[in-house]
Amino acid sequence: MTPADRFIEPLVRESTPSIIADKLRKAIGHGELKAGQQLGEAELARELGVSRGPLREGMQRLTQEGLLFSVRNRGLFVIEMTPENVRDMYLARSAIERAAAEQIFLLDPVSAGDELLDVTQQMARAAARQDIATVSDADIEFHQRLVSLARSPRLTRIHNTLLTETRMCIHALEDTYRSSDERVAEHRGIAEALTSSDHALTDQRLVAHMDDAILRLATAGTGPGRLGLVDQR
Amino acid sequence: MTPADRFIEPLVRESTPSIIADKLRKAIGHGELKAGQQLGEAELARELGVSRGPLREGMQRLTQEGLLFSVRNRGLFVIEMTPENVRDMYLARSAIERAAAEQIFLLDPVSAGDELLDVTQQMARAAARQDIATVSDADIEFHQRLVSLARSPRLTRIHNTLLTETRMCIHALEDTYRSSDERVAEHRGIAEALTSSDHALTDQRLVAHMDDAILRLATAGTGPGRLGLVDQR
DNA sequence: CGCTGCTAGATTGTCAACCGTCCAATAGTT
DNA sequence: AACTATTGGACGGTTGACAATCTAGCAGCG
Repeated sequence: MTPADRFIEPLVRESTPSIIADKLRKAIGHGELKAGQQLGEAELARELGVSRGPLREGMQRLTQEGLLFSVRNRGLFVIEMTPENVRDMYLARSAIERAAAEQIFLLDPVSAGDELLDVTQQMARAAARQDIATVSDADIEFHQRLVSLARSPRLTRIHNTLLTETRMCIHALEDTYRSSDERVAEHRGIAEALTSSDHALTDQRLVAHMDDAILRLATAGTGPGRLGLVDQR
Repeated sequence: MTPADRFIEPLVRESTPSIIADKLRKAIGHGELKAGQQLGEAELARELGVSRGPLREGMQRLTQEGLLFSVRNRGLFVIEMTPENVRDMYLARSAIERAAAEQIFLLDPVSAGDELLDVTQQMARAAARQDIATVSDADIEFHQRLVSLARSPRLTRIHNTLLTETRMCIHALEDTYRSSDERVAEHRGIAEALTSSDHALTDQRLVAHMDDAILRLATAGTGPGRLGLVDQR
């Protein structure tokens, strides 16, 4: 982290497919690529200024992660967030995050909780000024941090994948969210359960948090064609 | 599931990268490709009779799954199963399988347990004739079935990835296993906990099963250079 | 009028050849 | 013997081309 690093470090850039995958992930998470939309490889390759090979590899990655689905000889499409899909996603996220929390309790739950409380404070500040986008970012950050605190490469990798899908939902539903304060409180509750070294409470609050998210997304999904939550085409 | 389906269904064959990925997965799971070994793409492409494009896509998939790791401008290598890696893998597997079990309890734990008991019977028959390879297959099958019974696409997908890594370990450790009968009993215990609709017991036995596996693999890893569990090179 | 079958266009899937980059082993020097 | 320069080999990426396949539109027929 010395100043000199800034000059000698950036020589090793990550591979092109990695960059492409990241860009696409962000585009999907931010809703620039909509659910069900097709990704034409010729067009994308031109736009991104790369050839089809690395592009295909990058898209391959997202397909593997479940963000895209492929139809043979037809192309790749952005996954559609059916209510069932949302439920399943949160089921998987719940599995990962609960396991992460359990792992944290074998390490250092108190300092982990403290770190997460920092995030909730950022979230609270953003909520105070009605900056919902930043609240959402902090939301994601909170869960990402939670899992990374378990120091498990696999849990982290799996969770990252799931988070992109979450981002898809959150972004599209930001405005439908209930009170931001409530949202902050829920996260703070989890962090505080950690600092108080109460495993059962942490687990319980995590589960409640997930169930709550499913509920909100499900009711939004039953609305009039909101998102891509109901049948496309 | 009508008989006619058998004639109209199989028209879509899987893509070349899929086939390649499967072949490599099997090769790794069966120990034909050893831990730490490099996969030269030129050579592999020649052997498999495909060009570099699809081959790279297939290998890309395994990299994403964590079975291979890539070193820039050097190539792809089979992951090395360090004791730490094994621990992390079982941590992730535990997270998934426990969540799957919990989900099964919301569906039909009794018939699920019955189905798993069938698998344990196969396992028992193989154990009776000292066919350890088949016991291992049944072991994998048991866990695969367990997760698929939760009917969660994501849990299933994630778990499949982890199982290939498991297969790597199991195959290499088959001969070091303690009594096969004990192994059968452990699995039967889990299945019976399901049929008796005892969630807490199921969870407890699952955790015990995983911890047991870690313990066995860890002690085997401390042996004299067994597997690729200790430092390669 | 509706259905079948064909054709054209577009897109994906695969291959092959080419070059720049980077690592690592080797050879050569001090 | 230790260090440095060279060089070979493999990967990463690009380009271009061709085959396979799907969609859509149109002609022909009952």
